[in-house]
Amino acid sequence: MTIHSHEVEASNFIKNIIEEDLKTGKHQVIITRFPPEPNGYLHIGHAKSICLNFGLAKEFDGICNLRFDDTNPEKETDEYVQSIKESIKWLGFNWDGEVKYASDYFDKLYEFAEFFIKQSLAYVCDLNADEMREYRGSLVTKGKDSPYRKRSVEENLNLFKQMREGEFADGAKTLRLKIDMASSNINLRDPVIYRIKRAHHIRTGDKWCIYPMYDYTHCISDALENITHSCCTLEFADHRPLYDWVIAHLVKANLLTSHPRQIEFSRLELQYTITSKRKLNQLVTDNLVSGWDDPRMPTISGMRRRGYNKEGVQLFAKRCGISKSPNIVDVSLLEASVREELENKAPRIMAVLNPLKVVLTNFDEYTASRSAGFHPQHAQLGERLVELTREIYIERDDFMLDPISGWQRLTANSEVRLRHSYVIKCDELIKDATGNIVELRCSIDKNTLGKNPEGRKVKGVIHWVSVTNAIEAQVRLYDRLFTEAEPDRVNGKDFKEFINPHSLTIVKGYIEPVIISSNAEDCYQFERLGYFVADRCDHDSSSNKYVFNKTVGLKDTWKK
RNA sequence: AGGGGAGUCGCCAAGUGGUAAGGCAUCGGAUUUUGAUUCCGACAUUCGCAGGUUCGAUCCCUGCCUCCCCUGCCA
Repeated sequence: MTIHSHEVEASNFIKNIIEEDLKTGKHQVIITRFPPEPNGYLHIGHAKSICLNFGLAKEFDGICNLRFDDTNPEKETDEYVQSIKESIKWLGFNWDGEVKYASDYFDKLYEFAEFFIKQSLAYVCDLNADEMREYRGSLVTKGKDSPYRKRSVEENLNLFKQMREGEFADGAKTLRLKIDMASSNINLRDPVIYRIKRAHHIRTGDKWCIYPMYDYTHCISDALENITHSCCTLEFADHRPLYDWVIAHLVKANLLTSHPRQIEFSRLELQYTITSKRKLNQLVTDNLVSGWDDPRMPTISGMRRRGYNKEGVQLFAKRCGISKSPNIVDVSLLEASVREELENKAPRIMAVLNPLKVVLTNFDEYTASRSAGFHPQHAQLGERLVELTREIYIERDDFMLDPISGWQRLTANSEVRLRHSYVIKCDELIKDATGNIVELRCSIDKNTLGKNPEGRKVKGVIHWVSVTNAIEAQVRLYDRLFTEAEPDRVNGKDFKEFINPHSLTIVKGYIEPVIISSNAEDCYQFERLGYFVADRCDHDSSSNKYVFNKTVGLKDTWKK
């Protein structure tokens, strides 16, 4: 947890509302909720919402529920329920009491539907989908009343009962609220609140063949849970009048005691990625990624596998803020947050991903090795011996035959510091038949272990690894999944056209032997390369399987 | 065109009748056996545009412009 004193947490309009409600005594305690539909994995946008809802409860000493909005059995699975729970817990939040499900309220919802029928505020409609669309009107034209709108209470009660009992085919009838077909708000043009759908439900099995719709279910579920502040994204603002309409009638009839307040905020958009469950699902089903937890996915499980830690994701959410304005956040904000939370925790070790062999020609039995700290600022992370051997690998990128100006790494006849070891000088280049440099012959300045050379300054420091004792590992280098900052907003093109062909590169890496005892999800900084994490699924040091994912590179301010 | 929402630095985002917080990014400079970190410093005479009210407006009023969402028996 990094809370910088200079980084004042911005207030936001939702907090202002809550503070006011607490101050005026409208509420003694606030209750929020995170209400996912279990039809996919949670992504970065949900992470923002989770941090908001659970964060609000934490900050104001309130309560936050987890409630699955499971009203559409055709799309919902238990796999998704499990993954969602796991993602929330991993992010560091705990819901209050038992997990709730909208389906817990199906009986109540049915009862209330009968109430609306009895009030003559709901009716069974026989219009099919096409007809209903036609009767609904358009954005600019009013709708017209359904011919079934005037059915008697008795008939409606009976028909609704028969709907529940399976007397009618799927889609043959719906139960609709009787509001206003002429409303300029289409959500108020007699919205359907129950449809017939013979689908197996993850919780209620085959008990029901009619299922309530979101608009009807969500507000009632909120009220039943005494939610005080129901935060959702902007596209639901148009639904608020319906939310309030349903609740107000039920409260007036004493069937409900609380009237939650729906508050909308803008959803998070992140550059070079997509946050649409439907589209993410497409990437998975089309095998364009390895799964929902592919490290390139903006899903919580993907970010976790990528090595993003929960503190980093939380910091990111905090820095994004909450507002109602459209926003497309820079990836640099996410990456900076993740780096910042890894900086003080990740042990530093050395790894070479693109090796160039170096032979230390004057290496002998008196050549010493040093013990090096795992972190330059935090000695408590411990240290290990970094053993120098006659043959080492350095990064190919750290040698340049014709160095560009400002180059401070290795070049012919120049010196460089081997991190945690001696200063070496490149004396000779070995080339293969085609002229490629395949090896460097260097000499050690034996008077430079743990001290600066005398009479000159060697600025460059490069990382290296021993040829004889480095451990080979598979290293997966990740880049952004899309080549386009807004892949789903390019005129008439499918977002899949912009998948970055280089978003995954797999290389063989040579890493310090300390990783033989590493566990899955251990994070390291490979010095000068970036942060890496032992893959959650494939890394298994007990069977000598070393697999690391690149989490994020180090900041690189060197301008070439 | 009807309804809803939004326009404050490259990206987020506070503020609100009294003269523009903060973060990310960027650019300088110091320290550094990671060109990392850390540390200092710079970075909106201006708040979509045009009028008006006012001693004074990003904030109030009027008009305009731009963007997003809404016509599932999805959520």
